[in-house]
Amino acid sequence: MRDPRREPSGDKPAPKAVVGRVSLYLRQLEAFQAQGVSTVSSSQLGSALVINDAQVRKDLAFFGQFGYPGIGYRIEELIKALRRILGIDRDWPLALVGMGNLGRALLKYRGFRNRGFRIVALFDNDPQKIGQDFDGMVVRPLDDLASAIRDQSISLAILSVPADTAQRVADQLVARGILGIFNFAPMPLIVPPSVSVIAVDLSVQLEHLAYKTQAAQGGISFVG
Amino acid sequence: MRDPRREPSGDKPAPKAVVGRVSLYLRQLEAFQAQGVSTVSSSQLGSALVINDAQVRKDLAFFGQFGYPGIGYRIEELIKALRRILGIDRDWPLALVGMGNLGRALLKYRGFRNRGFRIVALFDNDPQKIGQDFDGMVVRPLDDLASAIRDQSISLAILSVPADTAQRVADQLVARGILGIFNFAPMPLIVPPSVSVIAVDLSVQLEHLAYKTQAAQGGISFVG
DNA sequence: TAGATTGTTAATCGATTAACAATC
DNA sequence: TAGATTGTTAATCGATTAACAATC
Repeated sequence: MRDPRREPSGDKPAPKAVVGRVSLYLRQLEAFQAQGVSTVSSSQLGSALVINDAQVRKDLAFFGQFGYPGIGYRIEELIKALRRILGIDRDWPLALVGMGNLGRALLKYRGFRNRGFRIVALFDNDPQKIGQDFDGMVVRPLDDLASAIRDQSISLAILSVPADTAQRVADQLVARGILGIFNFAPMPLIVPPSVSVIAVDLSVQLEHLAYKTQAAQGGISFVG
Repeated sequence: MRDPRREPSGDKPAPKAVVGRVSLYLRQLEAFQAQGVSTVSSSQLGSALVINDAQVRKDLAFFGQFGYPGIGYRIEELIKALRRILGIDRDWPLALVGMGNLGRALLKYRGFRNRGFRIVALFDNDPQKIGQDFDGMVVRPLDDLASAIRDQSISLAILSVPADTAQRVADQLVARGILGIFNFAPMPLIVPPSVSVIAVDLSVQLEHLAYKTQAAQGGISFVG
């Protein structure tokens, strides 16, 4: 009577690293599917992404039993399941807050739209920017957030404001009912536990590249 | 005779997580310095960044002995040391490869220039883009890479091309002598071990935010 | 059936935190 | 000196990998 495709119901939150890899699995599965493949083993999926096969099985098993012993994973079925698990089996309307260079670029960036993330409202507090039109959307002041969140069912915001205003703006977002913040400001945000934050710190990452590159070149020659 | 400010000479590469945090420490130290503070303890530095004090000490100790028991860390001295360790005690000229929306945004992004990363050459293979002027720089074809790398002492490249050409372009970068790649293409790059890569996968991160937000909202209601 | 591959337990590895003697 | 704080060792925690019975 056991359904081998069962997903668990009593969910602990998945470790950060697991979720990141599941996103990669999904993308790779979609690539396999586009090539007309209908089944993969954990070792095939893993080697395409340079990930250990046991890790692939363990990551997937975290969310349920999706595989068929002796066969592997049915791609179509697994894609469907992973999209649901990640919460991208539906559209996410986004607010874009901060219309500087980075904000304007993110607005045009294709990578998000492809995966169901649609920017539907623009905000900035600079009077110079308010009223300007981008992509058919008018930039509004942050005071309009509450109504936009309500009227357009927005639950996520991209935050691309300068570091010194990031926390203040985040507080406003939280107060107006935003549930998740994609933070590009080089600042750790403090938010209530009910609100999710993912931070993308480009300077930190570029500094990491400088470190690795320097280390690869015979390293830092310290005095011993 | 021991110099308590010694840095070690036989260096293992630091763990990824350590390097990321060191970048954060440096930024926080600069903020403290701007406030006129001249000394911090590991617990002051840690609490500003929500990081355990033992972790702060251990991370710093990985690179040498910088602290003064009973006193803490002298900010000016530590900033200098960390900048050197990260390899940002000098300028890094960058090539920007791929002048799509994201590439053009990164060109304008202030966060990099502030930290010594200067984009000094633009590349794209789209004939429509070649010859166009951005910020006083002309977009060149990838064939010009070798001479630019040589003439402008470029060792790092930002790669902002579509996924389907990313590996091919990366191969060219490597062949022309690039030592580090900041990869924005949603693709794991395969490069020789002498070349460093840091990947920023915006879609994966946004999917993570969707997952967390959904999970925080009573989670995914699976069938048990 | 024989071969392949899963899900999971046990073993390993690495990272974080606690505790404290040494130091200023 | 007494108080503060480091660097480091030991304890804990979590994540990755190996191994294998169960399954198709």
